[in-house]
Amino acid sequence: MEMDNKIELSEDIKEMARITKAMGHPVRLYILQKLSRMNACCYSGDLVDELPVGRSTLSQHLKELKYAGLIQGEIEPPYIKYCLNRENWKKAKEMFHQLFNADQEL
Amino acid sequence: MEMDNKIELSEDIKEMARITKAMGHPVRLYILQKLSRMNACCYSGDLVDELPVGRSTLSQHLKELKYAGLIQGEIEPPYIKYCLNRENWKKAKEMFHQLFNADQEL
DNA sequence: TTCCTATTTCGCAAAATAACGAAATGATAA
DNA sequence: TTATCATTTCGTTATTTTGCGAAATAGGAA
Repeated sequence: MEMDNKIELSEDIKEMARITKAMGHPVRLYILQKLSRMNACCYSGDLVDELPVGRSTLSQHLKELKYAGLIQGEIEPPYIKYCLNRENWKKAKEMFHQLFNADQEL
Repeated sequence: MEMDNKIELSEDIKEMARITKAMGHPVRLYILQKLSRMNACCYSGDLVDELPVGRSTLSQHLKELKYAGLIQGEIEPPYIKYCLNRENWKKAKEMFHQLFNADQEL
């Protein structure tokens, strides 16, 4: 016994897990939801006014979303304008679509 | 200054974050992916053979998915058969659909 | 230059997560 | 009863995450 059928988890699934993990926090989800509505963008200052976290905490969350590729920031002194990274957003959308519709594919 | 426009994050978004968080790990995503294909169910023993984690670790992951409502286990001595919780899976699917298609709604 | 203003980085503490092996559980088989 | 089998829970450790306030940064205005 103790056969080695162990697999290495694929890069695809690791990548999706990274993205999903980045989405798995109420504050970050709120930001993504807000940005995905229309082609809205927003400033850190707007978000810190409405969200129940401090500036530095919010900055961390934005950093994580940026690192995961879900958003991007354009410097627009003295602000930074954050928008969805539409390309990666579309990729994420497709990943989730595949996951949730796997039972309907032949 | 220092207006109190702070919102409380909605239960909806917190709930979605809980679910998303539960999905945000490669092992858990692998399990969900596997279960969502066809009406497949599986046993902890099958999974531990293929996944690069120990039995107790796998058990924890299954517990988390169960707690998040994404899977359910039926006792089938001496095994436990794990299947998707189709009802909640559908809810999750709709949540993600809304998030990713928010820009296309009127 | 010096002074704002928006935002990020740093340094820290508390809490949560991930992983393991050993021990416990619960059900069946001998 | 005792043994066996699949699985979970316990106890522990290492790491990551979340959050904050203070300090640093970078750009424009005075």
